[in-house]
Amino acid sequence: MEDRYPFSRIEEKWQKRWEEEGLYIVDDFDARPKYYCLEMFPYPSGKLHMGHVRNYAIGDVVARFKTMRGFAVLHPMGWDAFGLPAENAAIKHGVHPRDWTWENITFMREQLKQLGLSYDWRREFATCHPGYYQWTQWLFLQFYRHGLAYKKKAPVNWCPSCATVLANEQVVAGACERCKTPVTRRELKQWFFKITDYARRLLEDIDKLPGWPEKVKVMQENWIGRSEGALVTFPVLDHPAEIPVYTTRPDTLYGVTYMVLAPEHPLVKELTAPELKESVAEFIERAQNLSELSRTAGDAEKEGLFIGAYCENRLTGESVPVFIANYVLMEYGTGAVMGVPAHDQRDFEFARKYNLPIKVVIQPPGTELQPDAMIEAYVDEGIMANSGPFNGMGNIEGMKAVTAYLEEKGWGEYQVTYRLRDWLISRQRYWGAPIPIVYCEKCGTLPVPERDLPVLLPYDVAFKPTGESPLKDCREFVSTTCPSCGGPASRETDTMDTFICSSWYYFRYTSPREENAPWDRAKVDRWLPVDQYIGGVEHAILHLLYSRFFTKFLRDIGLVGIEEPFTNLLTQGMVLKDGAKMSKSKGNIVSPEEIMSRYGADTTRLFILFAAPPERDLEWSDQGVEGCARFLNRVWRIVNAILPEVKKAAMPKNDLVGVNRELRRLTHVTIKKVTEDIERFNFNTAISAVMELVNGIYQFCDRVPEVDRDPGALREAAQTVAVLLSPFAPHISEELWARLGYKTSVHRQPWPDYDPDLLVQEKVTVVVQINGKVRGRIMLPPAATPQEMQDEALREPRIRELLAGRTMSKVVTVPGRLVNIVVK
RNA sequence: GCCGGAGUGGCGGAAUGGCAGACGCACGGGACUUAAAAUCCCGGGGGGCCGAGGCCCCGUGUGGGUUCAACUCCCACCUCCGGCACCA
Repeated sequence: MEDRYPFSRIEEKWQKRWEEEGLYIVDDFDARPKYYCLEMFPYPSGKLHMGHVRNYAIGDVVARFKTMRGFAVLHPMGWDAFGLPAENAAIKHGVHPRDWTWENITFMREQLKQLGLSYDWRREFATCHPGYYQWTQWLFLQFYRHGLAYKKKAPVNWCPSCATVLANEQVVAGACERCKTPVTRRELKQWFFKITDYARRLLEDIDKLPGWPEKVKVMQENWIGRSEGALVTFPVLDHPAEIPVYTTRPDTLYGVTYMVLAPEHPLVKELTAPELKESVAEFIERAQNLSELSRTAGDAEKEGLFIGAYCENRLTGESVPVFIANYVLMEYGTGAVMGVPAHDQRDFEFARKYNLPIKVVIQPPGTELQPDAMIEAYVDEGIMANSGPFNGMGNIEGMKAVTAYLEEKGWGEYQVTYRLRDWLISRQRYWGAPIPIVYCEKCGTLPVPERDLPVLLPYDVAFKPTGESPLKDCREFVSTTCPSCGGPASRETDTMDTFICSSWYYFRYTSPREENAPWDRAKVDRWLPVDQYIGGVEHAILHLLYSRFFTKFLRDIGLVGIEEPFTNLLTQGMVLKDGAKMSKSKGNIVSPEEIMSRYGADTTRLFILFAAPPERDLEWSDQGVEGCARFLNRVWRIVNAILPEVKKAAMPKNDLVGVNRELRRLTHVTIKKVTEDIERFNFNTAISAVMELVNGIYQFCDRVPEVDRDPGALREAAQTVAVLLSPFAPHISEELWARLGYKTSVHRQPWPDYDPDLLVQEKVTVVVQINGKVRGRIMLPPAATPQEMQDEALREPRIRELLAGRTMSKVVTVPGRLVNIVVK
């Protein structure tokens, strides 16, 4: 008898057999109810890290469990294959991004297979394949056609050292991720997706996602950032212009004492007094050289400059000075802010710094604020004052009343504003899907006709960090003919943000080889939405928001029938070592390769599922892994040891008593517990329950002489271990299942049911409390009535002793659990 | 600052308002062994009493509260982690 589980032989054997049998292939129109289990697909960075292992181990448990519960489970895997690291590798090591990417895919696919994950590999694809990005481009055209893809000049992040633009996610704490140089801003013409058109629905429909973690929903809400207020116009004195301002506090309009424009506000030039032009221009230049990030950092000093103009507050008829200031953002609202120092902390600080008047228009209940005595703005509720007809009104009510008044006078209107900005999708990069647009001198900007897709990425390109797309230097790519007039034209050389590729991939798995459309509608209707989506919380905003946006748009144009793509979302925690996220710089990386070669896939998976619940961060422990390996060996030894005894045994009868019945009870209690725990994603406690069952089998074998053992009960226990363990440790389970004499895969078994009759204990321990403190224990049949429980408790000598001379005022009983005697 | 999440043994973690610490790690004891490893069995929150069978007190970040009963619910606060952050 082998003493240690020969994992490498067995894992290889079953992986080969599963593949030959097509165990994980699922047909699109399988008669069983559908279940779409999806894990976020990886970027092919080189090799798997523990975060991947965790993500895919979790998904695999769900997929296997749902399969055993009778669902047709779609469980696919692919590659988010476009992106910057490939291009950086090209610059650094002289490898072509395409070759680099495909090599990595080949390697990582092999690693995933070694983990024994239940993917239908026929559905695999990579987003960098023309068969995929053709449809990414096609989808771009749909956005373009519907006016949701447009080009405008916008400030972007720029690294002066690398001479390139950077994606927002490559800017870490205001500096270039690669060379740490502070990032500046540059105005460039860029492509955008008009996600702001969907702000309202993206926000409101968060309510339709009960299966998402609260945390993620809140993050999305904050990101979209809805606020209600009023748009108010302020006429400029001695000038025809009006300054529109957005405010969430129309109730404070009577307290406006100045006005501030963003430095890049279009009116600034016109309104600046001639004698101030020079200093204003200087101020603007300084502000522009700062990145938006450092300009808006919370601790940045507020700086402003009077530009020599005044505008009128129509409500009061007063004129107020116009400033420009670094803290006003052109991108939010109207790029202009009214200053109410008494009731806004920023305005208060600004007013104090520049000696602007402070006018109190909201008085706190019970007291009266004196502007000169104030040390901070008063931002809470109160009664309106110095506000003409609104004096004495509560300010909450005042917000509505003032807005209505503005609308009546034609000076302003109610408005909802979102913080969400349009999605900048163009990248001056090579390794992405080319934007399918052509520029013709005669005909202007034109979409590439659908029949001409894909716009292929050329292979021979020089990767120099010039700040412009490497495609610009590729003449064969750039020069083309105009789809309208047939004359010479040039292609757009920017590529798309890779987040676009990953915003629709979950549709593609349903029909990965479809050539005439991005997907087969019937198959999308069959499988979508994704029933369970699993991935890291770092995608809580970007990827998940973009995917929701895509789905809503696709529904609007009739390409899919669903409103939300992911019904349930599980965000797994990070894998830590020594309390910190694993990283090269910290040198605390544990490689999956090494762990798998030493312990095998089952142990690796088991540990990562056992060490913490999925949502929480997981602290890596080499000793913990050792413990899981020990456990699987323990399972291996006991099942093999009892094989001769149980191999021929039939299932146990229902009339067992004593230890044999106790063993059956444990088996069925475990089935119940594991089933419920998996459903709630409490994999760690599910595994601990199986451990308890295994411990129970050991004790049974240790204490009960063989003649007294019921082989059926023992067999049932052993095979239950194999079945319950199969989603977590698929290889060892399969091997033991086969050794128990079964010819079909354990993974094709229906999930076991428990017998409720077997859960019942003959006697249960009932705790006896006096005033809530445990003072004794009694054994009773579980069905004992409260009266019986109380009587039995009061028969206990120790309890009588403690109660002597005291008056019982009340007895609380919980059937099968406790008796609490309350005394005075 | 705002919004989330979390604070439980030496460690990872468990507990529909009902015996706090399941399960695992580490540790200690025993069995097996010439010995070690491996394995199997047993014991471990802290403190105290003891007639050795047990018994008592304290204990889930802090302070209050609700309740027969609170890790669990409510109020206030502290610490850590994550997200957003001059959003008008």
